[in-house]
Amino acid sequence: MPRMSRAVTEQHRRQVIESTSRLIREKGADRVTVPEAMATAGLTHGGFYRHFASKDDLLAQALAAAFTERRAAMDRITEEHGSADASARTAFLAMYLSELHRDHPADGCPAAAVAADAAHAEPGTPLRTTFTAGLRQLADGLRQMDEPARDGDADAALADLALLVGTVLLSRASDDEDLSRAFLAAARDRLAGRAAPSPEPATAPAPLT
Amino acid sequence: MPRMSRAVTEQHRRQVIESTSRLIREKGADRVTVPEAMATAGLTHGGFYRHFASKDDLLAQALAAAFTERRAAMDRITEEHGSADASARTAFLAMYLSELHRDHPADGCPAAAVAADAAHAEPGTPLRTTFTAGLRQLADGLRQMDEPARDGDADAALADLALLVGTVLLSRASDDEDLSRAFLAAARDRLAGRAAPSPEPATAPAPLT
DNA sequence: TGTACATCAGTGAACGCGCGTTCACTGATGTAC
DNA sequence: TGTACATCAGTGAACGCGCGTTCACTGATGTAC
Repeated sequence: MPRMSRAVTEQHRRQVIESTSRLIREKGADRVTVPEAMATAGLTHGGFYRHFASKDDLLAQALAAAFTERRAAMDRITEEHGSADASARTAFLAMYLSELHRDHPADGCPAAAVAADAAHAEPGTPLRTTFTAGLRQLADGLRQMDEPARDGDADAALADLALLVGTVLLSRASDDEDLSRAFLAAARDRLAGRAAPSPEPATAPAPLT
Repeated sequence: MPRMSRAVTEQHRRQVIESTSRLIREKGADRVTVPEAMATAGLTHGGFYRHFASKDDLLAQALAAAFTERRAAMDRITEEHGSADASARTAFLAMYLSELHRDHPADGCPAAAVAADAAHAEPGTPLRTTFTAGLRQLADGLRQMDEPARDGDADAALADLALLVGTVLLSRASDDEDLSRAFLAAARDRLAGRAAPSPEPATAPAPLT
């Protein structure tokens, strides 16, 4: 295959980023290989460096894309439910803590999927700074949905985010369906506050995308 | 070096497991290499398979050791403070959500450090089943410390554990000291309940070990 | 609009590297008598 | 207690493999005139 048109080339670049954005959420950032990422656009690995400066460069771009996509989805929920409407938060939490989200990391939250990779990346690394910026995007999205100020909570949105991420991670790591579901249920009940416990809905909520 | 005595051999085996237990918490389970693990006992990689069936075998044993060690530390706290004493829980939470714990993963909780690896391991894998058993150990340890039954919480200990793990993970991944500290502070305040907010103590609490 | 040519997207082979695992070998340890 | 020998813990070289990255090459695309 010789030279491609600029339009096609650009399409390839976007395709590789988008696929990698899913791959890093499914397998973790450093389990993704260059040949694998290129293959998702029907390309061989040889042409990789015409698109990206390095593998790290691609990973960072893919991670940024994942966070941007998720934040946009959060904003969509907020808009649909009206700003400062508690139902937006409820809908978001139900989705995040669903079995659907647990079972489809590739379509899910990058904070849960890439946290360990970011923690192991050196400070100042593209992956790590991108992750940090992404965390802020998600925390801001949560604040939009939040009830106006809770007592004694330094930053309720950060605690919510940590609970969400920890719950999805542990429910994915549990090699026992009952324990896995128990993590999701416990977080749902915790975040529902003093209101009645909310069981997993019979019909799973629609994915964010 | 020719054959070693049985006592020395056994000491080597234990040394490798113990060092690997720290390595997997510091770097993640699959960033640890066989030569690296053997080198911690002053050995070369060639003799590895006289001690372990495979790399996965070692990783699972090292993970089990990490969980056992942590659970023992939790029991020690419970005993020191007396059973069903709220101060045991407070002491444990302060330690878990400290900057000391965040900054020393090798001495820290394997649930936070290895969750991503366990989530990516195939069901039934030694690493994954060991991780699941470890989660149960920690959750039981938390229940020991817990106040007697909270309302509307399916399993308060599981929600607590998820919040702890998520918080430490995100505070480790944050490439910004302020944000990192904010995660720890938010979780501390959340778990302190409706009581007064508890700032990071000036003197960091002693490590569990 | 047509022609001549430089550009460059993609290919496939190659590189150096580190990995998990295997294996022939060594010689002190452990055991049988 | 002493001797003869089998056992086996550890060594270091080797294996096949897949990785990230480089590079010479191809030929349609894009551009200058």
